[in-house]
Amino acid sequence: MDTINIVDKMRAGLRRAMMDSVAGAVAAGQLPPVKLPEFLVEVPRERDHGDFAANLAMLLPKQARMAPRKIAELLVENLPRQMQWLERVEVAGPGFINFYLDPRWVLEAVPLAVEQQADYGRLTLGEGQKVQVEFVSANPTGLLHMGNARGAALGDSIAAILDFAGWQVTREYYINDAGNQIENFALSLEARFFQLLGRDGEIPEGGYHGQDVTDTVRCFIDQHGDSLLQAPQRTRLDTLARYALAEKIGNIKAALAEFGVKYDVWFSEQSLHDSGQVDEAINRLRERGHIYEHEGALWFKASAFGMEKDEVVVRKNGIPTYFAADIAYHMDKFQRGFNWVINIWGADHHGHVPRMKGVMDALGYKPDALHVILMQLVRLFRGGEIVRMSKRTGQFVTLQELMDEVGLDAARYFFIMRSADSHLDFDLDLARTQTNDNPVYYVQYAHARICSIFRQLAEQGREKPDYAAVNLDLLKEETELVLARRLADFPEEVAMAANQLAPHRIARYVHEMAGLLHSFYNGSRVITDDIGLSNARLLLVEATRVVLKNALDLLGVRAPEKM
RNA sequence: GCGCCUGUAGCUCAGGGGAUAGAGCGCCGGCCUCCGGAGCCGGAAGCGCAGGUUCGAUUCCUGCCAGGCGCACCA
Repeated sequence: MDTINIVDKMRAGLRRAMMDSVAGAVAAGQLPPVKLPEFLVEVPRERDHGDFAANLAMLLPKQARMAPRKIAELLVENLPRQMQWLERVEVAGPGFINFYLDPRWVLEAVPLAVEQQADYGRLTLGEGQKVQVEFVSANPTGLLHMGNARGAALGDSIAAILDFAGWQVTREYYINDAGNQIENFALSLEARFFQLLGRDGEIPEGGYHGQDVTDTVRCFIDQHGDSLLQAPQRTRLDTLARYALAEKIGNIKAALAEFGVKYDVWFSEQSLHDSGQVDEAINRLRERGHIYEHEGALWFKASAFGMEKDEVVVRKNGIPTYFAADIAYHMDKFQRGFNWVINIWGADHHGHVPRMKGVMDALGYKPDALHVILMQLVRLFRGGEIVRMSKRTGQFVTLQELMDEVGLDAARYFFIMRSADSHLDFDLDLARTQTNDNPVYYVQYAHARICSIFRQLAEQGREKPDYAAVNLDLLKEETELVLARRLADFPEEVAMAANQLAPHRIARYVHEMAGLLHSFYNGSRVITDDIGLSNARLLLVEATRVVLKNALDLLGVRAPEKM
């Protein structure tokens, strides 16, 4: 089901022609025998430099002992006489060979997009290999904040792109429902529990002060009364924690579902402790000689894997660290058969990356199979001012509030339009505006506009043309050909976004496509009395609609038919 | 102090070993008897600093400067 890539096909043809040309020049004695270097046939930045350009001649001077421009001329001379669509070839600059094509060469992509619809741009690049994308994985002790929201948008889009590019993708959320912070959470709940029932209670050091904790406990009391006052402390803590976690996880799932993110797996950290996998992981490291005891704790010899210092895996008190559970978790991922594992973490966790890679190495896995995407933090702006956030005091904007304020589409688009390693300034005012200032509306408007053309067509009592019978040669306007040219690029844009795990490339691409559509629309009428031309243009805008839709799908942004 | 990320137009950001570095916003100037003006067209304006590698560096390497984030028997 791999989409035929028109652009790539042309590039490959020109590449072959270049290689034949070298062979021809050598055979004719014009060039000495040379070893063919790795050369490029690429799309030049400047339109004046042709549709494609080859740098081969500039890589040969040393071998051929000739000036690059001279080599370029010889190669041009030896090109096949007849090549489809090729109008002329020129030597330019320091020795580029520029190919100028009949602009109609790309029109083939137009009916292709219309035929393939939702599959246009789908690739087999991933060859069906299993990849796991783990993202958000926020502590289930609170609500999702802006950092988590960015992770959600990025992770879901990366997963969608990899899926579209031919990988078998699993979206996964790791629930940190064990360990210290859960104990702390429980103690905080207990303190609120006592306070609400008129007793003394104090939030522990590093505990949870947020209003939401109090709200949760109040709900608990409404449902279950105060009988827990008499229970042993352990029972009280466990009961409150279990209740609160269920509620928090429920909220997280609901918010993510509303955000359009569907996970395949919700993985519990506690399950790793319960199943003995944490012990198993430590034992495996111990068998391999990477564990030692020191001052009552168990240490992983991270320094043997390039780290500055070793890491504790089991504390003096016998409780495994978060790191230990994470080792077991990653072992489990590979045991489940993923040959590629992608984690999306906030930049504040970057110190954990080398440790995790080191441990993969120690366990006998390839460190490269683990790919950590670090995303920089988000700053919110409202009215030109930074919105300060602090989890400690419970002052933060949640994902839910964000969606309520700016809507799902703007939120997702804004998180994705910047690369992950760029610090993101999120302008709430801009995200909320419904004007052309707002890029997400600009793009959606293009889609709605195309749909509107077809509604208009129906109102005039006309039918959609039989696309197979359309004569695309009637498309001669610059705006039409440029639009078609970029439509043809979609499969490659998908491939690049997948290879670089960079959804922002798709965001920029779709924005550009919208702009090209608007330019075309402004200069040319689609529906006119000239049926042949109308049909050709209808096919072109339908192809554009397909690409806008498919690209927006990859971003998790809706493509409305009306706005 | 050590490590990671980032310094590109007034602002927010793309790009990337090549031939004239892009977009949006903002600013200036134009375009509606016509399919959605939530649109289009044009203009001014930029690669933090210094070395190095290369035929060629904004891109790669080193150093420096600036901002962000880390450096727990937290996660």
